[in-house]
Amino acid sequence: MPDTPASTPSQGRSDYESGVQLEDGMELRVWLRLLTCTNLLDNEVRTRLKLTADTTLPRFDILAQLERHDGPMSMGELSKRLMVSNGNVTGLVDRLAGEGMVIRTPSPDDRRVQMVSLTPEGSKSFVKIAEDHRLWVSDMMAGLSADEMTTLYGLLARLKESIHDAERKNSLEAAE
Amino acid sequence: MPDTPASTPSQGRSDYESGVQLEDGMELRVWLRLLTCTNLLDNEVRTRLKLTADTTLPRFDILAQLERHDGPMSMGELSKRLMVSNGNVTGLVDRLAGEGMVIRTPSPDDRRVQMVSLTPEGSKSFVKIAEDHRLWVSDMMAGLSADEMTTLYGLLARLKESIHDAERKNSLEAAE
DNA sequence: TTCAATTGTTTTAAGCTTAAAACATTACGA
DNA sequence: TCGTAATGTTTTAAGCTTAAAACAATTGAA
Repeated sequence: MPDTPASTPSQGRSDYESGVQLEDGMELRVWLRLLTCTNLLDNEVRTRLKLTADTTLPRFDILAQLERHDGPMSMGELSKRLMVSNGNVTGLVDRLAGEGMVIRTPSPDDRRVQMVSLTPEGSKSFVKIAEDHRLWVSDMMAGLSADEMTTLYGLLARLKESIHDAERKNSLEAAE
Repeated sequence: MPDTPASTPSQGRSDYESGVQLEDGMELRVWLRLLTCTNLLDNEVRTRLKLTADTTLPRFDILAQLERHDGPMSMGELSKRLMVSNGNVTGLVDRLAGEGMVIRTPSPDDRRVQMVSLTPEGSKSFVKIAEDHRLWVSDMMAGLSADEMTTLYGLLARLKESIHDAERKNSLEAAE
């Protein structure tokens, strides 16, 4: 319940709008509300994931990646696809391997490389969780009409572009 | 760049939409795009915060809270307002105190409570950062028209409601 | 061929986060 | 008053995250 829009709690509970001030600009308000929605959804998904499957989002993401990739994948590729650091993947795969969800095998081609693959159990587990996940999200968005969803989807695309533009502009400034 | 919408990387880099599948429902698509936008903004803010002020969002949130509250605030109240755990606040305040941004003093009324207040330096620092933060956000949303912002703001309100409804329904089910 | 640069992975140090345990103190009812 | 319940804070254990250092192995150029 951060009281100032200047603030944007990282992992906090949910509603960052409580402290919006009269004088605050529309941008900050939209940002805070965006954050609120994302966190509500995110927290809900994490909670349910913990409750129904005793797992976490990062671990689930590894499974998702492996499930869709046909055959084993290297640590490095996993890291690239998930866009997280190598060290991060090392730890997550360690835990998943400990749970019997994945298995690590050295690559025959390159002795530096570790290949990771789903165990049958990991695959089974993933399929179930993915289905649940889809239901949860649909559930939480059930209040919006098809039209509203489409409009929202479009506006978010616009926002995404706007952010990318700002980043581009910013990095140009920094480069000179 | 999780490849499956079933996945929703926690802290990952930015674009979770790369793996959207043809068969995926609108809900998942909206969710992934929402996540993409939030993370783009969030990452950008964190990066700039680090670069320009060598600080973090959680620490900044503490300062924001204290700045707006007139006079010292207890650890517990800080924790309640930020909606994070007590232990979390303990650590953050430790670090801020180490940097000379805040000061901890025992309450005269209750020997269990620790009061936290901004130092002049902390206050000065906060004001500057808050201003920057506002500019960054405005910047990144500059591509949307006033109308678009208003519509987006409204749709996010609808989404927020929808999520709350789903949670309510869910906890009712769980309660029986 | 040899050795320096590159590439793939793990380790380390540090920060954020939580839940639960441990402590300290206050409140309150018998 | 005494002792238990409640409250406020810190500590602990565990997980996620990163950047940077350390290792290991491969590549490629002289």
